[in-house]
Amino acid sequence: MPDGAPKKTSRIQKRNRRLILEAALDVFSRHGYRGATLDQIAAEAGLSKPNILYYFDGKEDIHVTLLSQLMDTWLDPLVAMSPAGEPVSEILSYVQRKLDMARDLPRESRLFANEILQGAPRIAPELTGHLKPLFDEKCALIAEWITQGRLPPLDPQHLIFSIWSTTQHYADFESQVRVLLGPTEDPHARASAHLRLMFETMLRV
Amino acid sequence: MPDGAPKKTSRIQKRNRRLILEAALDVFSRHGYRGATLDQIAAEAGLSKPNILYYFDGKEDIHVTLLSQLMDTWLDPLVAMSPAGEPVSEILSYVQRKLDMARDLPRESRLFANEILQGAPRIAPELTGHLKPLFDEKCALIAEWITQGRLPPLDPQHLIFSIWSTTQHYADFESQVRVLLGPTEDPHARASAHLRLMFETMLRV
DNA sequence: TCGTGCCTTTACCAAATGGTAAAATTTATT
DNA sequence: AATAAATTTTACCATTTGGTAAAGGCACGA
Repeated sequence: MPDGAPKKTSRIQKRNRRLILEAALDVFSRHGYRGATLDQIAAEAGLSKPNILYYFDGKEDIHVTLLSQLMDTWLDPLVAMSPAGEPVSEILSYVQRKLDMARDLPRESRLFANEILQGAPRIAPELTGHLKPLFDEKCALIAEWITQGRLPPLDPQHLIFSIWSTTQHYADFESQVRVLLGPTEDPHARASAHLRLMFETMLRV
Repeated sequence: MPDGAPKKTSRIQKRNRRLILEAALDVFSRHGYRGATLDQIAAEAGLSKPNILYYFDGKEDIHVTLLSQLMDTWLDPLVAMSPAGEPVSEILSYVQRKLDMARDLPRESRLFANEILQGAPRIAPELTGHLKPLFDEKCALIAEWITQGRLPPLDPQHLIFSIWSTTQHYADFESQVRVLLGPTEDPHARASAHLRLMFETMLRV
């Protein structure tokens, strides 16, 4: 037994909470917070609406739980950017990981995009509490690299913004990208090559 | 009298439709399509809900009208990219105009972002009808410039995506940007300098 | 000034939606 | 098996929301 409260979550409880969060990720990312309904989530989870409300305190509780839980996964690539590595390859690897995430976890990307677009009403604490410190830390790291002459003088904050926006674009604006590219073979590879070229060019002294 | 139907729009009609669309832009861009309510729009327009429905056929009609009407303004900077100009400065001017628009018309940016995020359910025809041809035309122009050796070999489609994403980021993710930058003086100038540096670097042969 | 047509308001409505109470059922424990 | 606890279902409810009907007000030309 871990700590104070004894084994609180049963096997069935764990399974159903997972089912609900999985369904909620799908629905919230497709329709946004207000556009999503408990009935949709219930249907997609294969449970009844009251049953869902047995596991969560309400719609907002599901949404906040989802966002908080995914925050770690979402920030993983940035966490992985290490002072031990070589600056250019560290940043290029970061770009690549972010782009891969846009391809592999588009729902997560759209979930966050939706939330930020609406002014981050339910995730603001997470932003200042988790994201901001990490962002500041990595900006300081890049600034340090610049000071050491290992990177050209550029704006760390806006560099990171550029990485976020260019990579997440492929998930968040996927419907537009699809219309504009038409039936291209392997758009992900093309995007990857383009972004590598772009950031490599600007990072070489 | 212009054509077939005689003077159909009265002075009061023009004023009220404008009031409604202005209010709708505000509300839709803040809450998304489903998050917005006719009551909110009515309140912000200073009209009653039934009165609004006297001028528009319904919520969707307002939304579609808004999107279609703003499409031209939105695409203006891209239209302005001219074969007559010098490639690098044409593209850099385009970046600058897009960034200025993100600052001056953030509601329009968020309106489109919301719509695309939801899969462009109500604007798909406009995408294929207006945006796609323009996009293809400008990609061909950039490709032509590359062929002429006036630009380094890069991917026209993904270059435009990069311009869109980096500039619109400042409008669409404004709440996040504000949290992360803190009270910086003139973030727009910093963003402008960074993007100019970034794109200029990659465009110089 | 009188009426005709444009505009606005009042009073509604049906459907959708987040949520609850409590009975019924299943699962786990002894 | 018996019983207590956890889980699920059934039957609701209040509010919100997009939308409508129809009466009332108002402007403007004859």
